[in-house]
Amino acid sequence: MTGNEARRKFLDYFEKHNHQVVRSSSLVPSDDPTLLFVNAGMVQFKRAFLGEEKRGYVRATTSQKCVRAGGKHNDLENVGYTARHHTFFEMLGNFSFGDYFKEKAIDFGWDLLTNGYGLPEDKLWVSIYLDDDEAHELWHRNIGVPENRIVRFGEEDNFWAMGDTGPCGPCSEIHIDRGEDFGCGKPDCKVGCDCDRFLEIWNLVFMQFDRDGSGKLTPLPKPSIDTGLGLERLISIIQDVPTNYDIDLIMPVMNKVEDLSEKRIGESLEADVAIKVIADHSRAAAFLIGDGVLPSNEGRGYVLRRIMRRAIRYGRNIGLARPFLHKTAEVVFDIMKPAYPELSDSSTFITNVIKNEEVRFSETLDHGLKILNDGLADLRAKGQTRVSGDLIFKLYDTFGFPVDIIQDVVRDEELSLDMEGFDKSMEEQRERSKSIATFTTISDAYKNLSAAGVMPEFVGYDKISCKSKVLLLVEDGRETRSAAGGQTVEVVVEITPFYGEAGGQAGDTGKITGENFELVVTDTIKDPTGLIIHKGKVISGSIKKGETVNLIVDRANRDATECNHTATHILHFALRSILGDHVKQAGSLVAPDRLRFDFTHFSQTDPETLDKIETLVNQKIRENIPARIVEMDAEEAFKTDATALFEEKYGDRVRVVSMNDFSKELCGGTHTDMTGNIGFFKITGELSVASGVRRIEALTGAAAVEYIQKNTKIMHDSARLLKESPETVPERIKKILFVQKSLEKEVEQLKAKIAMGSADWAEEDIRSVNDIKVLAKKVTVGTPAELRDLADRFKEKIKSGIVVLGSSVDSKVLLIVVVTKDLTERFHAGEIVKAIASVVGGGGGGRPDMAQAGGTQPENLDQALEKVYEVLVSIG
RNA sequence: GGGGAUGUAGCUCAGUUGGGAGAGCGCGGCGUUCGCAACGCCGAGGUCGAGGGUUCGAAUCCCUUCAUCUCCA
Repeated sequence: MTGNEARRKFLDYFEKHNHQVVRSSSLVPSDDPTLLFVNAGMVQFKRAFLGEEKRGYVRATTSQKCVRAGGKHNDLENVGYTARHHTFFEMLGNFSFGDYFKEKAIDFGWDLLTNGYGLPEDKLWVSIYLDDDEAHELWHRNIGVPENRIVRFGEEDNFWAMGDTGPCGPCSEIHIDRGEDFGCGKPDCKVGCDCDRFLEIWNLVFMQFDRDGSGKLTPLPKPSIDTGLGLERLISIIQDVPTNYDIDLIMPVMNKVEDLSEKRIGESLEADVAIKVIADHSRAAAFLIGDGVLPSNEGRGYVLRRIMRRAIRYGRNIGLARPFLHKTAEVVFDIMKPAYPELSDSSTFITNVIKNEEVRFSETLDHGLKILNDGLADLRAKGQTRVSGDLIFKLYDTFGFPVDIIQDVVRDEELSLDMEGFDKSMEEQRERSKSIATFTTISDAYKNLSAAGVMPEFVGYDKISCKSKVLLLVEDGRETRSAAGGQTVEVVVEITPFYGEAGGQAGDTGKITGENFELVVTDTIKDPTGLIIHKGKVISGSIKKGETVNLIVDRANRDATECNHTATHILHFALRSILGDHVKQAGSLVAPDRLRFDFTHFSQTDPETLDKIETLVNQKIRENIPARIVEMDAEEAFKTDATALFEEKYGDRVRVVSMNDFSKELCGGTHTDMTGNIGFFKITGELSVASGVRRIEALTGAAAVEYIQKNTKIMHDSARLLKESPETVPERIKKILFVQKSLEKEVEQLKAKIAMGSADWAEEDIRSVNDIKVLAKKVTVGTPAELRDLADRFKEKIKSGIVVLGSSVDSKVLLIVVVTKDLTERFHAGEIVKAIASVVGGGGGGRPDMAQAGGTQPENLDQALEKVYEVLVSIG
């Protein structure tokens, strides 16, 4: 049985038993900021288990993409050294939301493993939680597992909890005994041993309690089931291979590494580790990038970067110096195509991202190597042989230079590394960065509502006003019964025409009125469970919970937003057709007054190409194409080639917006019905938002026309000032700039000449102090730079001596003292200038041969210059 | 979320207690040469990331902010 078949068999089995087959969610959790990556099958059902969200089914099954790297579950450092650790893996699971419980879950599990996958019954073991006698009964009596193959484990192994509080319960695991050959050989080797003989295959979680803050367990009214079966592990058993890496979903990637490196598996421990690391990390990188994560210096992107760099580092160990990771990732696309076709659809993009990162990393290495060598040269100069922990830490912490490469470099030299010092610095770093995780908590007022299964209906696709009943009023996060004039409140109603901000489209504005109140809605938002919340201010009367009200959306705003939204879809199409298929939406903002579209692309788009894109969009607008919207099952929609977004979480029913055959996107937003309504589309900007992501800003309709008018006016005004026609303005400006430049130069030269002139006048001003020629003179200059030039002229003239110049500019004083080189031993210009600057209320300083100062009392300038001689006498 | 580092010419980077914005490579011109490489001479190119402050004076000190790199969580 192939790996792909094994996955299929699991889903088919549960589908046959009335489970809804749900698509794997994105690796990026859509509504859980506490979680870096999806790391278990139940993540996408979390809110369903907590009772915060109602789904259209009570049984589900998935094959979920998971990543464990970074955060609490971090397997990164183990990968390569063990048989079963991965950063990326797939988790099979079946789920019951208050439907079936222990008995059925156990039946399903046993039946599928023995009859479905044909695993030998007599090799299967079962573990249960200490006091879970119910599970014991079910396994022993119903299934017939002999008592000596049922073991009881404590809280650590067989009790599961989502967090410190909330749903939790005992769990039960099915293990397989692979025989003594796989064992550690210790006499006490049994289920639960760390070795590879007894493998835990399937974990069945019986969610039956709610744990409160004090640790007290209360039985849940409707217990649930959450199970997890690691796909790679299952396949390794079915295919009877020693490790997860030997299965047909991973082996081909390792073979590719062998080809590229010309090293074989089994050749050496070093090669084995490297090959496994690269294979695993290729899978993780391919899937993460496929789900829209890009290498970056923070958050998820940073974890991805670390995974990729780890692979590159191990590649170097087996002689892979040139970029290779994008080649091994390509193998992943092919293997995974049956289950994840979207991966090979984005293959160009993914390989591009990887290649880019490979180049970047080599730059980081070069830079670090340079600093390391500088540090080592310094060390040698001092005759030391120990590289300080500080330097190692600085290289690692600040420049990202891997410690093992430092060891490589130092190995050949007679040097040692202070690793203790390094560890100490690392520990300090960890202490420093301890911080409190931020939780986004939904106010309890809302939680109760969605937990009760109340879900306001959005009717705004067809109409912009309706009557409805007020379900909830919230003020400052607390539920209230009524709100009067002047108060800002949040309102939830049964049905609403107001669109709550989602999918980049801004929330609606408008009015809510009742018999004796009026409320202005300034924004409408959607909370993670889908609750539509109107935010607004009561401007007269008072609104009460339970009363029937009129909801009216601001028409003009909504129309403008719809045009912008439809234009966004057309823009998406235009970008793909002109820039290429690698373009993927990476975010968007659709407001009434503007639109913004972020997409994956590597280079800046030149103005000519932007014009082409703009032209294509406008062409589609003029064709006046109807925007058709069809509602259908999500699964059905995914089967068509409709564009779905990375991070978006879709419900079971989705809307598909299409325009002719050129655009088809899953979209919950509102759209204008004919593209002609958009009128006109104008790109106003193109910029970078992150590496590999560009942003286009644009306007439509009236806003676009206004923009053009404003710019045309600016251009005409400029042309009028220049007395040129708009076409010749750039040429004219070029000429003006050229003339300007040459004039500036001429001024420079003339000034120099004038300065030369005043230098001529200097002879009789020279006095002698202790046989040193001294020139102290008041001059007229505009800037400190001119003063310096002038002083240089005098210096040349005087050959040997001291020049002091002063000038008053804008009610301030400028002073300069120049000492010719032969006298700097005796006189320091800085000291002289300091002494005389005090007379004009300032300070100064500089080098021994040249110093400048300033002051705020021009009236004392003459006095200051007079003081020079005095000062020189005292020094000399 | 918490640290560290960097931002100066097209590129790679210097710039030392605040006091003349520099080098190398690249680019343009001229010279040498049959021509090229090499060399010599001359030259263009800078809002010193942005904004504020301190100061007579800020690339340099302080604050804010943006971007990039990097470590930790």
